[in-house]
Amino acid sequence: MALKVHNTASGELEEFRPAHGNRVHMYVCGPTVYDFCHIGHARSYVAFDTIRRYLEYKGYAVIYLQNFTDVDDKILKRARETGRDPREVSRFFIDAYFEDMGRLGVRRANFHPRVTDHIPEIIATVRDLVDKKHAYVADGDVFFCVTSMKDVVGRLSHQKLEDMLVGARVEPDEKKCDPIDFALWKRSKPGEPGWESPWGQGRPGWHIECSTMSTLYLGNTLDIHGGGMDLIFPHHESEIMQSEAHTGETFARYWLHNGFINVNKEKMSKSLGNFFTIREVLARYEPEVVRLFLVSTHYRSQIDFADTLLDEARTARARLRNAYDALGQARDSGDGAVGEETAKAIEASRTRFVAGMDDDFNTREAVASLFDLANFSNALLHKGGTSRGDREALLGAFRELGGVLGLLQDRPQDADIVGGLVRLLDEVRQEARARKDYATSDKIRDRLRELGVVVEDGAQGLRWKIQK
RNA sequence: GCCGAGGUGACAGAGCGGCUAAUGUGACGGACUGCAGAUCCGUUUCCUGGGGGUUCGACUCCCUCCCUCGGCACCA
Repeated sequence: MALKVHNTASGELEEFRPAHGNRVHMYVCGPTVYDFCHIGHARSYVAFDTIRRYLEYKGYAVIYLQNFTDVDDKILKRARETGRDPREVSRFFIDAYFEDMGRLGVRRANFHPRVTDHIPEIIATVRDLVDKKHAYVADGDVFFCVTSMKDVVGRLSHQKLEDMLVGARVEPDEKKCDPIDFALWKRSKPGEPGWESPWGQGRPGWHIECSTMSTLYLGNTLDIHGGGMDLIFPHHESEIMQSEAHTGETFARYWLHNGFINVNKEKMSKSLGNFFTIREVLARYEPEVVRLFLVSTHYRSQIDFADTLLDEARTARARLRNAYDALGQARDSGDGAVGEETAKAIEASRTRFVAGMDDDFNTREAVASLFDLANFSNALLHKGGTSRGDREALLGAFRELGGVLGLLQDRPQDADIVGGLVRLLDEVRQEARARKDYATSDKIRDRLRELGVVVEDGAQGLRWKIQK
């Protein structure tokens, strides 16, 4: 089955064919590191992490690149406000980024280049654009001349230049030849950090870093370029203009953009005060709950972020988790054979999973296939008479498919020392129950609960889980 | 104004030119149980925004209208 992806450039589903055989060159716009990441970042990076995982699952060798914008007005502002060095600010929030994303199971990219590590290369790109007359110098600033690449405008946004200017908030700048031109290089104001350049002390504009660094690491043509929907215009169209003016080759073959998060049906924004950092959310919900919540909606759709929906995800996640842990804890025949029904159920889930993911990464469908598997597994355990082979096959399927979504990656709670101790205590408890000494049995259960271990009497024996 | 996404059951949210329209949550009944929890079995609800068209047949394709959300030079 062929993978189809929605390409923003064509507005249609296209069969995915990377340019370099089995290798996929993938670039996703990273954050400007002036603050903690919010749930919108989580949405985007979880989406592209999942896309990357699925491509690898399909057998592609993915080279994944994500930048950090570590020089920017907002970082400078933040540094002034807190009396810190801008480099210190960006380093701090880069660390925070890795910590937060790590908790959400977002794997690191192969490369995380930073703008400040690539100033010479950026200057070289800008100089080339000036040489090729796609850019002009104006009093220490360098601007890209949009009319020199006019046909790129609208390639992603599908809008005509005239139409855009009607509702636009473009700030006039008398140094620009045309108000739609954008800065490649900005002259440093007094007191601001900057780098020496042919045009004097300055720093890169926003868009140029992505063009320069992606080309540097991944070559002139990317297979996948991703980012939030808001970046379609102007950021990504500017990238195309710069890159194609510079290299003369197609910049990216497939453009993927994730949808936004709303909060209680309203746009999330700092001014509305409905802004949540990943940290705030993770203080209330386990990472796997948040990840399940995010992958339960297609990456291009808008997601509404509301407590009722997170609570629902928590319940749903518990159902998956219970099924998974139950497999790890069930008593069975010890026979390594896999039953026919089990093999069939796993194959059905995998087929549904792959068909969904092949259809522009329909993670919702993939999640449904995981629940199919959980339902089968629960029913099988309920009936009793499972074999070790059944359990191992089902656990393997959960790990295989769950792994693509970044779920169910730790072992079921079963075989470690804690598990042994819980089983020992439960034996004592069962003896007490057998002689109807409920005071003792409940005491064991209650004390375990105080320690964060919940024990339950299942039809197939003990079930337990660690619950904070 | 322009561009994009979408309108499916109590809620969230998939799919498909004709099959009982997924999956999760909720509600109800039953099983299991000392209690609790988990689990199982069953039930519950829309025939898919309004109108028109194509078709033997459309929720699914086309047109149109209405509505919602988002973007339009800071933004994932």
